[in-house]
Amino acid sequence: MPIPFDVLAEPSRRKILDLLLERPRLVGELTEQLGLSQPGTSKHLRVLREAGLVRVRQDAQRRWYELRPEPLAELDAWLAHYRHLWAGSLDALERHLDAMEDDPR
Amino acid sequence: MPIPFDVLAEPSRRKILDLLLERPRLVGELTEQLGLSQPGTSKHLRVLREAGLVRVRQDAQRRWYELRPEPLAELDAWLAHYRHLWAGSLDALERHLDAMEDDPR
DNA sequence: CGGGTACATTCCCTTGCGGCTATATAACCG
DNA sequence: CGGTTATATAGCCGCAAGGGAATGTACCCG
Repeated sequence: MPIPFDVLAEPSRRKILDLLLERPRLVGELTEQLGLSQPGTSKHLRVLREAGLVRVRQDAQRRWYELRPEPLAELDAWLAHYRHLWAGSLDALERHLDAMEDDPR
Repeated sequence: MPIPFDVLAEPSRRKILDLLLERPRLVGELTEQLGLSQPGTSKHLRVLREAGLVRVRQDAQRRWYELRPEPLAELDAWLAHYRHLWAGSLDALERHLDAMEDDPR
């Protein structure tokens, strides 16, 4: 699963993630918060689903959307290559933690 | 300066950042590596410049492009809000480090 | 089974972006 | 100064993506 940069490039989709960070939400709730049409919201949710950033739990006619952080973890891993450029004095610690990730025990 | 998600959404631009991670480069060099036209490369470089992700050092007719990691650091800060979702056992350590960032001494 | 609710899908329109070609700009060299 | 090198800008085209209205689908309730 590639890092979904293009999916995150959309402000409404990032706002959805921010809202789901607090708690799972229904589509209607998200629609209201976003100020979009319901179909518009559903479309974004589909993109987020296909990128693995959210998952759905069905409850009768309702759909609870919740966060799936895995793709964000991959983004984090990508960022790690650059992190030494600004992390400064924490470098050594971070290299140690990165090594642990590769070979945890 | 907002986080340049849309700028990073473009594969060629991410490749430019990857190339600049090794060392500063000339436009011609980047053009060759990307397999784009020279104007195409310049256009991407302009976008990266305006997003603060690269800076230019002029040397006669040549322009050395180099990385400016600040916007990536902001992206890292955004990601931090989500990091506890996958970091698991390292939570406590990270919260400690985050606190240090806010109030280093 | 009929109507209502909650959401997804389809269709259409418009805009923005990435790509290229052609051209401008600027600096070096002989 | 004239030509060449290195890069930027302008102009144009095609496509994909976001937005809304209309419609489809699935489930509940009486």
